[in-house]
Amino acid sequence: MLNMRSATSSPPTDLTATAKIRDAAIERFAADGFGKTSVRSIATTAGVSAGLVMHHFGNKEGLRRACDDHVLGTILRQAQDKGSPEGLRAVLQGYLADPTRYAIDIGYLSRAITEDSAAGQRIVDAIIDETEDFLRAGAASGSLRASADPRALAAVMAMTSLGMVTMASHLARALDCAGQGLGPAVMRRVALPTAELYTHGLYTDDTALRMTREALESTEAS
Amino acid sequence: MLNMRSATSSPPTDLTATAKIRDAAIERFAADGFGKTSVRSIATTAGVSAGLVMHHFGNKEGLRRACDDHVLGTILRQAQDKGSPEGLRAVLQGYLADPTRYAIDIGYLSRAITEDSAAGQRIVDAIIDETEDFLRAGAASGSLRASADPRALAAVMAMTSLGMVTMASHLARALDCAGQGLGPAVMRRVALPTAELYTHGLYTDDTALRMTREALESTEAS
DNA sequence: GTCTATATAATGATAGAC
DNA sequence: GTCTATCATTATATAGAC
Repeated sequence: MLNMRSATSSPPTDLTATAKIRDAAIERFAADGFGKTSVRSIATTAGVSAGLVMHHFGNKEGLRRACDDHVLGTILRQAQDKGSPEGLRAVLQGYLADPTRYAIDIGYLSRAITEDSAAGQRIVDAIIDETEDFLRAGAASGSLRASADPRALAAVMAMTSLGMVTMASHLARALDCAGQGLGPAVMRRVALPTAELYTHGLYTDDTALRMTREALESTEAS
Repeated sequence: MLNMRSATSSPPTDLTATAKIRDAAIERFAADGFGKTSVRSIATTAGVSAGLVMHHFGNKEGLRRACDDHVLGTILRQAQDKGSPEGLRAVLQGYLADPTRYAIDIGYLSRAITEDSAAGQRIVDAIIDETEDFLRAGAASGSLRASADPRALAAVMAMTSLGMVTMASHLARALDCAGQGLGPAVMRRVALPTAELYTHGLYTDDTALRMTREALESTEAS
């Protein structure tokens, strides 16, 4: 598990030292976060000296940028290659469908998002943009209900999916799958309630919706 | 803004040094996270020496525990005082309704959740438990649709709300409210789409729901 | 109770040998 | 390209004066 390769890399043996260090850094950043990870621990994981890490990447921030570029670049490139209008969503769904294989990359993305790095902002923005496109296209084709505010709905939906990733440990614990992270058991358990919610909603009448509308109108002046 | 008191505290002047340090720590932990906050910066914020911080709390971890106990204890006590079956939800909703006043406490909770501390686990578990109770009671009374898995649905709903808190900066940026955090503008913008989603769902037919059911059944053996 | 001074450890980063 | 040795900084934590 510790030596599992990032999904975006080849096996460790035939990698240059630069790539080995970069992959080790991705693994450690994903596990412990950027702040708590020392370049020494990265060097140990990669099987090289700390000095070599600095030699290749200049400083810790340079190493982070290289990791950002590698993980994000690979994902965004895959999304573009698919060419479909929902490429990014498809790629990330593929990642989540095989959580064992892509655990490190998902963990890295999760850290990038919660630590609010530039890479995290880029990926979140891209996800929300694509979700908005998806909502508008669905409304146009009639498969989805038209929303009064597709942008805001896309943002809320993204918070739900990304929340499950960034709070995977909490979700697993609540579902008696502690320690499994966002594994198959959790994904299975969550699939049906989510589909139910997105199909029929939660309320049996529109009282809450009417009350929300009224509350917003009564304070519209602000 | 920097000297704004935590919602759970009195003005700074009439506080003992111990309380001043604790409040300063809550503020700094909320702003920068536990790992990146030094006890020196806390001491400076509190207007005391670093030695005094250690004298009162033993070590940094003891200080964290004191902050956890204070923020969580206050919230859970308020929730119990209300006596209603949804006390905790009401308290947190009150916090979110006045984000300027409670910004520090919300920020502290957000850090506790994303850093997966013991306090964060307790609050998330309590929120999901209460949401599950809310779902079961609503289904029994007929105001909410009965879910096939109320526990999992409660977990998903909690991920949505908590995701908006822990990823407030991303949400605000996506909604052109950058820098405002989870302020009134964002809350207003998000209210209607959420109410729509929870009232009518998203899909116009039950294709997605049927496909999910089939996918789950075909892999049931595992 | 509160402070200053200091011990001790870890970290990011540099210099130079090989 | 890679390593060892080292520096400078910062952090937690302790000791003791007032």
